[in-house]
Amino acid sequence: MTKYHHQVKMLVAVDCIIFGFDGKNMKILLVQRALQPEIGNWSLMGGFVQAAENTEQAAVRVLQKLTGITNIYLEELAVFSNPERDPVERTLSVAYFSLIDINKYEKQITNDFHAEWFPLQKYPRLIFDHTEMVKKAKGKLRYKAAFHPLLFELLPEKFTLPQLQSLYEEIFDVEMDKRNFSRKILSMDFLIKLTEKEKENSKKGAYYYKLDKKKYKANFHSVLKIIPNPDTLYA
Amino acid sequence: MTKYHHQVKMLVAVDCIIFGFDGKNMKILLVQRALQPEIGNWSLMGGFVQAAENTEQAAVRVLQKLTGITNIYLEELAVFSNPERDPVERTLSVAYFSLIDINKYEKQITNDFHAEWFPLQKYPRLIFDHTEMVKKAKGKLRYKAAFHPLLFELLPEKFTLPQLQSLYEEIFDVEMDKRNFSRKILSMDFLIKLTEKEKENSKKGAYYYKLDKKKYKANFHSVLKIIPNPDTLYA
DNA sequence: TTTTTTAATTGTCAATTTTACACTTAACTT
DNA sequence: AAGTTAAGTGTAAAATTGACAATTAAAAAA
Repeated sequence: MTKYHHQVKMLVAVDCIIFGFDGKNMKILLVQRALQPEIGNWSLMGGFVQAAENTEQAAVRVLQKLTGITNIYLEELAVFSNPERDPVERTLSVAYFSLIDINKYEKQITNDFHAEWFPLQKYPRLIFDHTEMVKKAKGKLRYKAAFHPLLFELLPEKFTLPQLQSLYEEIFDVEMDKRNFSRKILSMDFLIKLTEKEKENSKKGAYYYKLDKKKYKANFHSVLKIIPNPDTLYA
Repeated sequence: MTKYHHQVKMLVAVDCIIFGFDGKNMKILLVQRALQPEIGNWSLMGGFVQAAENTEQAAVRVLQKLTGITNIYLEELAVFSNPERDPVERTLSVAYFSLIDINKYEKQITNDFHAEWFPLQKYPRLIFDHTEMVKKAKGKLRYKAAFHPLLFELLPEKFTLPQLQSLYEEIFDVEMDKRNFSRKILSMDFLIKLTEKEKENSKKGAYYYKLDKKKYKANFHSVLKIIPNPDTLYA
């Protein structure tokens, strides 16, 4: 069959913005680039798309290789395709944003990549257009989290309402009333209260909750106004 | 500088899902493919990304060539990258969805492309994975239009509230109360009531409105619950 | 053992938003 | 002049949201 002639061919890469939450601050996982140019500089974790895979499969592969985690929450963010974005060769990159439970991250696996968690508030200069990717991912995370319960992906299996609230407060940079917060969250009706308590952070201890996975998945797309005035969010 | 070796290079295309509204029904603009394979079959309008442009610029160019319109509402939808999606050569496609005022569309320009508007409810088999693209675009349109005032992009400069309401009812397949609808829409505070009336559809005539462009752009990202129960929406 | 300290838990009322619902009006047609 | 058609408009009940503070559990200190 005739090929398409005289058209530009490009390398296609994926880059992953990996968010984590350490209980206090939002983090992103960065790696030190292993190849020229910009070798040794901080970068998003990425890789080239191979012959037998699509971009999402490539992102899953790359994430698994870096973090040791399968079943990562993963969402396509955007395509970055400026002709000059990679000085070596024309390379289109599909950026994915992913949320992981920072505790599941296995450091030993990643030593190969010189990976490190940085505060989302303060991270180093990144190669190419990766800073732009991070900014866009941050915007999308805020937007989506304002309506959909995806932040659970950042927490361990068992978590407390105060922990969850801290996460929302960190991401949206607001203080929330805990009575209203718990009412709103519990009205979603997919949290299961456990009998066990978390005792690290208070004398009284806070009850652990876990997700009712079935209900969580079933209602994931339902729209809940978790954050009061989301006017200033990215769309 | 050393090149990246042994990596797959691909063609990169853009495909545009072009939505229009004829006052009654949602339409998509399709073209008859001009090259092999699948020559003559219905397809989204698309084209290959050129050396000096990024994917968005390619989409703008393609849309301009087909419709004669510049300044089209355009949004990245998703990447389609299955290895076998184009049988000729590995081709990644970035799908964009675009909203146009169907009246601005200049048919003569497009005769070259054998373009035709089809009802979104009933359109022909499309090449490759284009049907999947349309479905995804439809989902995203519904999702976004439930919160943001983007449907104005489908209407002419002057439009009436009943026309606008018909559009919402068509897209969400619901009937809405006109009192509640106009209250909600006018509370957005970026419609300007004109003195002129539209008299085609009723004896009394309906007042035309136009957008206050400044306020419209300023508040575009603000979140307004236009549709009651958007639970069943795609996210 | 008692008191103190700390953070978790829980409820109510006011304000706002949303929903349900029906009559009047303008202008053309008969 | 009467009839027809769709546009335009208001109000009350219900649901949701936002503001606000006292009580409780459990460890630590006295």
